[in-house]
Amino acid sequence: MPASRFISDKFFPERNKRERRKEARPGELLEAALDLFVDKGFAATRAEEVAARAGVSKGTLFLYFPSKEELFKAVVTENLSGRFTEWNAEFEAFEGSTSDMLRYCMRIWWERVGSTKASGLTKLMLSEGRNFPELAEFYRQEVVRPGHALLRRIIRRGIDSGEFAPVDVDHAIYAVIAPMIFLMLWKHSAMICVDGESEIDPEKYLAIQAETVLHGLAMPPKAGP
Amino acid sequence: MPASRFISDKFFPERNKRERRKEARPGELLEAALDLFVDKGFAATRAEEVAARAGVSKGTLFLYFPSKEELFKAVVTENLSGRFTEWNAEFEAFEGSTSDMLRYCMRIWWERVGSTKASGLTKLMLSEGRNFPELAEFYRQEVVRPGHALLRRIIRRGIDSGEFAPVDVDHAIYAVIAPMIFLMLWKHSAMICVDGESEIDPEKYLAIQAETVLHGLAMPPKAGP
Amino acid sequence: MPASRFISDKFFPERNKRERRKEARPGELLEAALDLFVDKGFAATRAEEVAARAGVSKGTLFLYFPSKEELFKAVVTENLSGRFTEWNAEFEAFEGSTSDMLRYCMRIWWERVGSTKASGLTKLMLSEGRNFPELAEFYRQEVVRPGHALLRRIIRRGIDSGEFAPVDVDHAIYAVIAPMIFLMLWKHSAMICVDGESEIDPEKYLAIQAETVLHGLAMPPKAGP
Amino acid sequence: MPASRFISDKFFPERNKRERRKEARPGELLEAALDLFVDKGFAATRAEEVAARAGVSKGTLFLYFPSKEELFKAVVTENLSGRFTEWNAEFEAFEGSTSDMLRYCMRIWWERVGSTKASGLTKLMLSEGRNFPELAEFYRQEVVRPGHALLRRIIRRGIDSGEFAPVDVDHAIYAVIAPMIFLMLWKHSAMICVDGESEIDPEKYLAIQAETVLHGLAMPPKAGP
DNA sequence: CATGAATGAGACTTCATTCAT
DNA sequence: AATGAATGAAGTCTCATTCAT
Repeated sequence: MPASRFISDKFFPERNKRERRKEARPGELLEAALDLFVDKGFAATRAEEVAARAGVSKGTLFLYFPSKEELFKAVVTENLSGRFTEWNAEFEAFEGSTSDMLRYCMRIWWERVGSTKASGLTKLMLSEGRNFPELAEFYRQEVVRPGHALLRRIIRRGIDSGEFAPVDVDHAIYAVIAPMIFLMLWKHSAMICVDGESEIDPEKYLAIQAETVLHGLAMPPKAGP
Repeated sequence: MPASRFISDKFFPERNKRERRKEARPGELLEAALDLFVDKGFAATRAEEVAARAGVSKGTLFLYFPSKEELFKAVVTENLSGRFTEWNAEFEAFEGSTSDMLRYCMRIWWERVGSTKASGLTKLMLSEGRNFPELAEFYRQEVVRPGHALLRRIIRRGIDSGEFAPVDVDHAIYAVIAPMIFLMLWKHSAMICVDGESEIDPEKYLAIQAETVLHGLAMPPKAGP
Repeated sequence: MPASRFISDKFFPERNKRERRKEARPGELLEAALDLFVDKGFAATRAEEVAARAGVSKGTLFLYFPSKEELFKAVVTENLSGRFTEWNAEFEAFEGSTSDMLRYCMRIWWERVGSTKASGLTKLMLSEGRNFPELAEFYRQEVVRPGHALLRRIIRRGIDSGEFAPVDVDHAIYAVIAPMIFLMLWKHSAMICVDGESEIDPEKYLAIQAETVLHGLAMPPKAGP
Repeated sequence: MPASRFISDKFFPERNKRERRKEARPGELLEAALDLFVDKGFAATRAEEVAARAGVSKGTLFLYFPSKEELFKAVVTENLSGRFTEWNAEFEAFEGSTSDMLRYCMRIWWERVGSTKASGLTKLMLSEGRNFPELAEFYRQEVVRPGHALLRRIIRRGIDSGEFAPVDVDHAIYAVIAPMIFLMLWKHSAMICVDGESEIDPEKYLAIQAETVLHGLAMPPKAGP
């Protein structure tokens, strides 16, 4: 990069606006799309609105993403599926009891997904999956399946180490997932809350649920869900 | 039923059939609407399809319900809000411990709502509520508020009787609701389930969750939601 | 049909307008579509324009024909493919020399197709076929193939009866078709004509071409177009 | 070519390559445009595709040709109208009978135009002319008019020399043109051909048609077009 | 000169709702 | 009361053309 670049940057700070924008566009569009998809759902989000929020015209959106469906897939990849490699590695490297691992898992999930806009994507797929089979299939492959696989490995680790009872692994997965899904809905649906009812403290809620699940998974007596 | 009805039955059986159908119309439409709303969501359900399933023409639907939104409200009233008077009475008359009352409450909810198509309406509102504010408000007033009120009275009964610890009532409500909501989603979303994973047994799942909640509400030590 | 119908027809002649229109609609739309397709081509004809010319709105067109392509197919069926059964029967029943049959065939083709708007459909497919493969395939199946089959049978009849030389039948078909295609283009393309050049007399032109072809098909000396 | 060119060739070979490409640009674009126009038609050919095939960017295309229409005109000039001066000269210098001249004319047309991509332009104008009146007018002026003029002079030469009967010259022109147009359509439309029908031999077809036309033009009895 | 990001008019199609019959 | 033909706003996507870099 020549020095002249910096010079012109100084005197004509707008000079590379277009150039910079070009690289930033997909990201800006993905963020706008995430916001709107989460807010209004897939079908109810108009392509033009996404473009407008990203500060571009209708046409520009289709310059980067060939269709609304592909835009959605890109949003999912960007915000959810792209992270599984990182998480898998993290849990591969985890040292400590599987109970701690599960507690950590649920806490970290809330931190990195549940509490963010990304969790709205899951709510969206729960709602509209049936109307957009291709998106549903994509989401299942890219998010649900890896997620379940990760949890399954954790549960199995606990069983193999003798820490957990030899429960039905799939049932255990649902027991872990259920409170997470509830939290997402609670976060993304004004529906559940009424009037001036007091708020949920998600971290605390999850912590309690974690203990409940672990109680059900505990070795000695009888096994849970 | 007036005597004239029987007379017409005898002498004008043809005329009467029509009459009966006429009176049955709204009910048939409501049932068709419930099916389709639950299956495809509110926005994605086409008015014509509802009419077709009820065996009438598009125009007839709008003869009985002035708009798709009013149709939806009628479906909600018919299937959910209309039942609260009955439930309130039932719990008013309940004799026994509040723990049993809560267990009974969750079990009976599954029997009468959770396991039926009606539960799809809740899922629907969770998903599409934001796009149809008027429907959301209606649902909140007609279903969420009475439901929360009922639960609140149960929890308070337990606290007042010294059976439950003096917990935050609203938090306790969420603890009860959460597994119900999860079950509804599990029932109405292919999304959550993957491949050949084993099924959940809803009754068992609810029973376990009930015990967990009751454990959290128990008197002695200290309680969390 | 009750007498009251006629009475109301007298006093309220507009009464059955809607009813009558309902039955006439498809036909009116097909005619409007034929006009516009022939005039502007398939791609350049806007659905709304077809509707407007038929005196209805955009939506109404799609009430009768699910897509622009299906509309086009219906136009082809109505104006071309539907007629082959009639023509086949006519030639089955033809008595006389095959030479006369061929002369008659070309003359009748001009009368019933070539000189009508329907011939514009052929011109259209020649132009746009490549851009709309499904339409092209449909047209080939429904028009080109039956047309060639009919001609092939005529030529073969002549050969079998010893009236024609045993020429290559397919070549002969092209020799018959060529002037017809030229006439269609001449009719539908302002392109070919220039300034004040005198007009072609299609009937005469075809008659001469028919003799030329028959000369080429004649038995004795050497054969083939 | 100025001497400076050679100097730059030696000392700035890099710079020169660019220069050469620069000069070649329009030609490359015209060739790409010819290919695509002939293949897909005028309306269906996208400007970006032309640019891509020529190895330049969309912007560059509009640098050389102010619009798609102007590009098309340039293609026509390059491939058709530009050649008439050469042809006129050739026929001016022709020595021999007018019959031979006409035979030669049709043969040479096939060699130099009919069998090349350029003939696709005629088919294109026949098809899309009506949708692009300015192009149609241009084509008429630049191609049709000179072409007809050339043929008219040939026919007239034959009549003046007593070789041909005093037929209607314009009719005679159509008789000559018709088989040429048919051949172009046959070459550029999959439409006309069906299944495995045997091919046409264009040279032979034209030769036969030439004799037919000449027969019609012959002096003695009475003539038709 | 060359690029390619950006635009926006315009095309097809859907569907809640109206209304003449 | 019942019908179903008709409407038209709205949504997705395309592509010739422009212009900052």
